Amino acid sequence: MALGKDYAAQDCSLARALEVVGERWTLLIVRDAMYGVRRFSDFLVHLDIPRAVLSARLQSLVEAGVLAKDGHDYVLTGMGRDLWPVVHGLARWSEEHMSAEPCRLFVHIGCGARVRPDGTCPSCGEVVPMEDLEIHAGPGVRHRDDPVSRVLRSPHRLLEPIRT
Amino acid sequence: MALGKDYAAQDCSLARALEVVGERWTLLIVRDAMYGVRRFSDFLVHLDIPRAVLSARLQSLVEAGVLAKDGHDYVLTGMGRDLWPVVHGLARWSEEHMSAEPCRLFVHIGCGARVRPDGTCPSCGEVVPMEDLEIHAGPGVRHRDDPVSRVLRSPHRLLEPIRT
DNA sequence: CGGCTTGGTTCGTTCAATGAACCCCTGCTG
DNA sequence: CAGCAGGGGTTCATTGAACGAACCAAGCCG
Repeated sequence: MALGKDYAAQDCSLARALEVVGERWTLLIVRDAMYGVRRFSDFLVHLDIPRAVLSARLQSLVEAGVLAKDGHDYVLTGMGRDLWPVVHGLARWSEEHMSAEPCRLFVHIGCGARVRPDGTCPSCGEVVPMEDLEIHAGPGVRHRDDPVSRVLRSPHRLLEPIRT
Repeated sequence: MALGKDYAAQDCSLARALEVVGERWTLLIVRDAMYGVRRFSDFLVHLDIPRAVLSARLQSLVEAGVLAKDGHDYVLTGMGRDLWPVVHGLARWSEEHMSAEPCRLFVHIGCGARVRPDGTCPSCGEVVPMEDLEIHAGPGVRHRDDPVSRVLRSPHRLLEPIRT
């Protein structure tokens, strides 16, 4: 994000986090990676972002250690996966406070219950690791017509690579 | 944040959340409000942000319902307070993954224990509401020398208005 | 009434985002 | 093997946002 040129605001862990994931598009890229997107062209078509910006963001995420480059795939690292509570929390926050229908539901595989905003399962009570979550289209989903959006509308596990 | 002019990326609650709190500075303003900052001039001196930008951000946060204007004070609404898990989660995420000493510790009043990254108290096990948290200076704190930073270094409850 | 503080707005400059065009490598395909 | 298509980018001119210094206005304070 480059908070000014200097790092005056860095008297705070939050500011350091925002240096990495606080820029425009960055958290949406991370979210797509959680949904299983891995290829440059898939991010491109799904996010509708300028190529130059996508390239820059992917590079800085790799540098920061949030993504790792494996051939032509960008894969979430442990550090990146640990952003799940934040991404999920923000999404649920907007649903609760901006009277929006959820577009995606996250369901605990096995229990079959939608996880709560804090990431716990209302059925088993445990915090569900993202590997055990399945993504479903919610009532508020918009029908974008690119191949990636179409694939993301069918249920699949988080982190599982999509194939377009 | 204005994700493009259109809202193509809005097939997602996360994108809507970022429209409100995703712009540069915005989450830092919210964090300061959680620490008890309420006055324009206090945000200004603590964040070291251009006046015009601060003015614009405060206005858009009020419009969005995250802050409410009470005379010359900007106060967090319920919607704003509900961002606490996200703000705390992001801060802890950066501490864990960017080998940074915490600058601020959040301690459950009564239990006296530092809360875990997920917001639960290791002593009583409950999720601690932010009203019951006390902010302490951590080992990584930088000694900025504005009046607001000085006040924030002494322990006090979250949300409790600071007086400079 | 004059000056000081608080809470902003205005405006010229600088810097980053945008989007279209271009480039390079790989794998077909006629 | 020449040509061509597609994936994965980079380059570059244009636009819009951030910056920061200067200015404005309302409210106290002596």
